[in-house]
Amino acid sequence: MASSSNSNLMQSREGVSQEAPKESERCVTSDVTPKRPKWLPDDWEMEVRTRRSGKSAGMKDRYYYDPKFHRCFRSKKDVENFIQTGTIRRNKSRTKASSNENPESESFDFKNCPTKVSWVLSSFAEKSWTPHVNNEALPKSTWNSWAVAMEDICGGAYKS
DNA sequence: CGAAACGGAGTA
DNA sequence: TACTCCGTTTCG
Repeated sequence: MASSSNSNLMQSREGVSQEAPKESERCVTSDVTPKRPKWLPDDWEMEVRTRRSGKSAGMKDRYYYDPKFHRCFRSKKDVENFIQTGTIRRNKSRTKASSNENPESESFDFKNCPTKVSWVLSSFAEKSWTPHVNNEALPKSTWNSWAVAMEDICGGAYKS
């Protein structure tokens, strides 16, 4: 097992004619994923894919999957973004601008919901309060989703 | 349509 | 310099 990948190193040296096999080269070498970032939640899964084809062959791409919904994320930022704001960063629909959407509707992370928050008056003039957890300000999206979740839980009992 | 991958740019 | 993230594209 685990024979080092030593096969077909360079095929076309001068590369002129002879295009490599047209077969789908989009194959990636399965990596054993020996590395595991500590910033990654214990429940999360990480997958490291090594690019097999193209110019950037050999480049490593990290993919993450959340334990609950098994959604696919491409980067640390994406993961943290999901954990924190709960917003999924999926490509809308290519270069076509969508009319409207509700990304914050179904993105309440119950697991990461803080049990205690401190509301700090961030802007006295505007009377805007911002919830803080562990001395960390929470993004509006986060607690904005609380209302959505609350509404969902209370079954409409919660109203603005 | 969705997922996967390549490519490139930006940043540490 | 190297690594990471994001956008775009292609394949299934």
